[in-house]
Amino acid sequence: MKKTDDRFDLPQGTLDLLIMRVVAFGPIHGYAIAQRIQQISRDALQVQQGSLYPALHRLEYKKLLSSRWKPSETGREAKFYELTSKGRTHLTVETENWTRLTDLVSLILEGTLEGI
Amino acid sequence: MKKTDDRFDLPQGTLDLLIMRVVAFGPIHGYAIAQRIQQISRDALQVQQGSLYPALHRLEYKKLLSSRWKPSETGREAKFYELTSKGRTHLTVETENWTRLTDLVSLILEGTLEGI
DNA sequence: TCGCCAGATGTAGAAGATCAAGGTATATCC
DNA sequence: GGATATACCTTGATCTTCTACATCTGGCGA
Repeated sequence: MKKTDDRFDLPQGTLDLLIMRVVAFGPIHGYAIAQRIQQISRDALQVQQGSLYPALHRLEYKKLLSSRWKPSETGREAKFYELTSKGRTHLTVETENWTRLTDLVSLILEGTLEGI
Repeated sequence: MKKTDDRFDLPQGTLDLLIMRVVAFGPIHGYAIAQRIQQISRDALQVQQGSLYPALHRLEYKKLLSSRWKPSETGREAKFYELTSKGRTHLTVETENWTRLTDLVSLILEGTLEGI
C-alpha cells in the first residue's frame, strides 16, 4: 500500500522539533517517542526508525538531549532521553521560528497578493 | 553557518509551493519570482539562486510549469513560466497538504498533550 | 520446550533538497 | 570604459529523511 492519503513525509527539520517537544514532558525512550507522535497525530505522522534513531543521536551529539539506560515499563533496558537546558532553550527558539516561518508561508499560499 | 535572526532556511518542499503560488498569478520569469517572494515576506524569505533554478527545472520536468522565452520588462530575454493545468491541480492539493501537516505539527508543538 | 511476536535499539545506502559559491552575458547609467 | 543591476545557469557539499535490514530480549501460546 502506497502512503495513504493521510500520511505525510516530514519536511527537514521538523522531526527534531517534534522529538524535543515530546521529550520536554519528561524522560522517555526512543521507541515510545515515535509511538507518542503517531498517537497524538492519530496516525497521520509516522516516525520511521531509520529517521528516529539518527535524529536522537544527532540531538544528543549537539547536547540538546541527554540519555541514560534504565529499565522501561516492560522491564527491558531502554535509553531514556531528556532535554538539557540548552535543549530547552533551543526548543523554545526553534518553535518560535517554526511558527513565524509557517505563518509567512501560509500568508503567501493563502493570500491574494493584492496590494503588492 | 548561522542564519540571521529574521531569515529562514526553507524546509524541503516548501520552495516548490511558493514558486507555484507566485507563478499562479500569471507568467513571470525566475529572477522576478525570487524578488516577489522576498518582497511579500518583507525580506524574511530569501530564495537563493542555487535553489531557485534547479527548482524551476524540476517543476518544468514534472510538467507542473511550462516556459517560454520572451523579452522582460527591461527589454532583455527572460524565461517566463506559467502553471500547466496539472500544476494548478498539484498546487491546490499540495497547499491543502501543507496546511494539514503544519496544523498537525503546531498541534504537537503548542499543545499541552494533556488528556493523551 | 520451541518458536514467534512485540519491544527496543541500531546501521547502511539511496534519494532529494537546499545552500554556498562560483560562472556567463546583456542592458543601462555615469 | 567601467560599474551595477538584471537574468540565466552549474557544481559540490551538506543535511535529512526514507527504505530496508540487522540484532537482542522477554513473554506468550502451542
